[in-house]
Amino acid sequence: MSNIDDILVLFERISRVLHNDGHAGGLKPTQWEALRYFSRANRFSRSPSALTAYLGMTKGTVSQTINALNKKGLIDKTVDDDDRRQVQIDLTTKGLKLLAQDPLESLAQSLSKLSGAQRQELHNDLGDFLRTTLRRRDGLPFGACKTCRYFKKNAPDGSPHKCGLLEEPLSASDSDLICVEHEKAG
Amino acid sequence: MSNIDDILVLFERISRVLHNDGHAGGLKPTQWEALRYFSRANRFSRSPSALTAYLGMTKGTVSQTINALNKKGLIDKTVDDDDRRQVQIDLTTKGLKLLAQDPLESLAQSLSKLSGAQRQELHNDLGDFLRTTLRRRDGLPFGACKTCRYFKKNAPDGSPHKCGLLEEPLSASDSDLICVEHEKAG
DNA sequence: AGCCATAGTATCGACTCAATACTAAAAGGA
DNA sequence: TCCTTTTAGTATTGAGTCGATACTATGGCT
Repeated sequence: MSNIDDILVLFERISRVLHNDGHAGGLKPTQWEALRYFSRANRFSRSPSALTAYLGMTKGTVSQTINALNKKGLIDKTVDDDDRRQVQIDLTTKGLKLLAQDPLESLAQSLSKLSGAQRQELHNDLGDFLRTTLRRRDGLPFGACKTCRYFKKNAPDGSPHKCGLLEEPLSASDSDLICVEHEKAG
Repeated sequence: MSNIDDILVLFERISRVLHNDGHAGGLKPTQWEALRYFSRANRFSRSPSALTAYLGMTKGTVSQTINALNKKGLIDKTVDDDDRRQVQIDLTTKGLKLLAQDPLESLAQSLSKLSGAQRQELHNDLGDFLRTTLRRRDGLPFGACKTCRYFKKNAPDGSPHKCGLLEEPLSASDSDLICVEHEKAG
């Protein structure tokens, strides 16, 4: 018998391990999450407000975290010229280099000890669980751009991919990254 | 194909949800973890040092967390008479009552949306993953007393269960709880 | 122009967390 | 028995988290 509370305890304890690991490299767990996010987000999503939605925290807190990363020289902030309220965040070379020492990767070894079948199960089951959970609390899924219902693949004539929601052309790399506006294709 | 990094991202995002939920009821995530721990630990394990091992933090930090819970009236601290260095922690009635509003339970609903097979898989796979991970970093497993190699079941003559390591009698409830000294039965 | 929504910053207070330094009690050896 | 070491826990400091609140600046809308 597989008790639901037992699974919750496993989640709790695994979360604690991740959290403890997050104190490496002079950063805090939340700072690693932010750094990772900006490395995986497409150009519509590299903003403080998108990170706020991703982390589910208040914008004040996120502002401080971004400030801390900025002071450490790991990210650059650029005011958007079209809408001067918005700020574009980009990893610096230093930020990219630090990401290569991401402490989360140390868990990859434990995962590689599992069988392929187990990894497949985990991928599916954790994915289902996360999606259900986010839906229950109106969280955004932040899926990969190219799996979005608004994604318009490039035509054979050589025109680029496009986002049907924002009416913007998409580079190949942007379409591989995650997006705030993501809605699962029907 | 099930990419290991994808699973790590799922862990990261689920951990964030747990963490955010942990700000309910006037407590902080770590305080909830401590409160939960003391409700699930047997009498050899309800001490600051055992919680330190469980959470994998430094004893200074744990001391502060315990102090915070004490100030809130959720736990009692008692100096051990046999060894006056040690402190026994027990939940107060108020602590037990608060535990009934544990925010972690809100995730039980998402888990119940999964199929029984998926829950079974999660239970097994997460358990394997956690055990492997803890072993890699010399963390203690904190299993249930009655599954320990030192657990000695009561004899038919009515004598109580016993811990073969500490040479102490075990009540029925103590044997169901988790223990710092736990080593898996061979 | 006037109003409201949106994007982000600033500050406060309680707390986390590692690091360091400390006290007190037990254990163990010469 | 004295003395040293180990164990259990506390106290303090400094950087950061985090929600709450209040604020500024920009853009949209009528």
